[in-house]
Amino acid sequence: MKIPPIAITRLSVYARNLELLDQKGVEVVSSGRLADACGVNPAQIRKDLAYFGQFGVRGVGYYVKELSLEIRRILSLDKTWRLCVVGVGNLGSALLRHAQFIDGSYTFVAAFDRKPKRIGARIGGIEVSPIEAILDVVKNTGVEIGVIAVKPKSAQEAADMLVKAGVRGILNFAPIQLQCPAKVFIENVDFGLKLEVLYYKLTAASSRPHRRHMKAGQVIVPKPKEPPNKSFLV
Amino acid sequence: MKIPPIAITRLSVYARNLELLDQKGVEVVSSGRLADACGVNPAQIRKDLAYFGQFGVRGVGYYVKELSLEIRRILSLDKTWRLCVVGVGNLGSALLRHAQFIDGSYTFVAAFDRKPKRIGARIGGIEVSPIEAILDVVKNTGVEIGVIAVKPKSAQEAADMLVKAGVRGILNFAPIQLQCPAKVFIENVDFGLKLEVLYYKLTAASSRPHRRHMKAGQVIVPKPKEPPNKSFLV
DNA sequence: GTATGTGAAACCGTTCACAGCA
DNA sequence: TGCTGTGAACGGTTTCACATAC
Repeated sequence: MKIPPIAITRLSVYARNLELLDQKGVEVVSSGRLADACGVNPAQIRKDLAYFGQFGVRGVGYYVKELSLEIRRILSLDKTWRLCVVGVGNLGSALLRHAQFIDGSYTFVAAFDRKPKRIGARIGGIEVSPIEAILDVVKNTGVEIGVIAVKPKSAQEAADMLVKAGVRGILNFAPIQLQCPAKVFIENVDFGLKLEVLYYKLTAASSRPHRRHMKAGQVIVPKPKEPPNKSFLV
Repeated sequence: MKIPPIAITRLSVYARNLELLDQKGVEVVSSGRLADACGVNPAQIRKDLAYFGQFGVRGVGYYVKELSLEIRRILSLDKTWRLCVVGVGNLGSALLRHAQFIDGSYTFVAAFDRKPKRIGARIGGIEVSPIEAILDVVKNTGVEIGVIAVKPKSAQEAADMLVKAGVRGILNFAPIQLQCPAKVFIENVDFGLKLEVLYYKLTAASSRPHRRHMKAGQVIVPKPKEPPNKSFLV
């Protein structure tokens, strides 16, 4: 069966909201209620889940704990993934330090940088190694995913080294499109792109306003029927 | 005319690649060449541009400098947007410090935090103010976009304060869906979501491999005809 | 009665294919 | 001739609507 790529991102969102519901003590939830929480259509949730199995009870809904677990299994959130980061500048260090306080699905096991004065430093409990060590360290420590947090100019080189060392996935924070063999999966996190989308929206909204003034006697419509904002899916 | 939302993100990508071409001294580019650089279909570029006007010359292509300028104008990259950040922990400070080295379309004019010991510190040249100051400072300094870099628990509160203070756009790094009035535009940067998509892909790829072994006498296909990876479009 | 699971329909975005123009 | 601009065809995703099951 063909699974729309965006459905995977939605599963992550469902998982998050299910955890929140569980924390609140909610035991059963319908696709309608979960859809409200996630900002999507109820049928979409049922379709997305249907790609992977049947998790609900007709006439009842979904058991929160159970569904949460199922989705976590689908997304492999039930293991601890081993990551390394290349580049411990502002962003790289922030990621390392952030991870140390998160009890999550991943852990950093190595960090690399090119600048000699950064080598040997400990950031977020991880010692920084020279980039030449990538090949050995990645292999020896079983790193599965490499995080690229270097400047755009060095990003492709970092990717090449990570691929050579055997990582199977790359999370790329540099604003360039990496070239990698198809067997290596790449996800990009690009806040510059998001910012530029914001610029456009702000500009478009103020240059062509479509909110009309009310005329006397005009009735206030109870629900403006705003379509849900789905920008979180990127 | 209805413009597909992702088209805006692609325009950003086109702009980046046009700048690279310009730096290389390329003066004219066809949709085909630009498409190769951007990893999209040539017709897509022409369609995306057609939403905003006619920028090319038939039989020739697009003048790099000119098109670059046009797109920058469409995205309002030709002004300096005024940003503030709420939360100067690992991520918030990294953003402030990063911005100070970028000669770009934005500048941070204020930073806020709740923790008393962070107040008054200077990060990336910006002094940190208490969150209670948001209302005044945002109004007085003309902040247009607020960046949320606080913990998920405080993110909605930060958003409320920013909205009250009059920002028109929010760049949200917290992994929750913010509730805001429709007039305020929100873009989310959520590396956790990206990471979880990677988990899924890595798991799916190894649990059901589709690369078959070659049989004797089998012909090597010259181009495997891989569809372009569009994950950069968030 | 109520909510899931799922074909069918509607919708939206992408790509094709070619007319139009330098 | 070569490449843009664009209607039409295509393919994928979302939503509807209802049969199904508790």
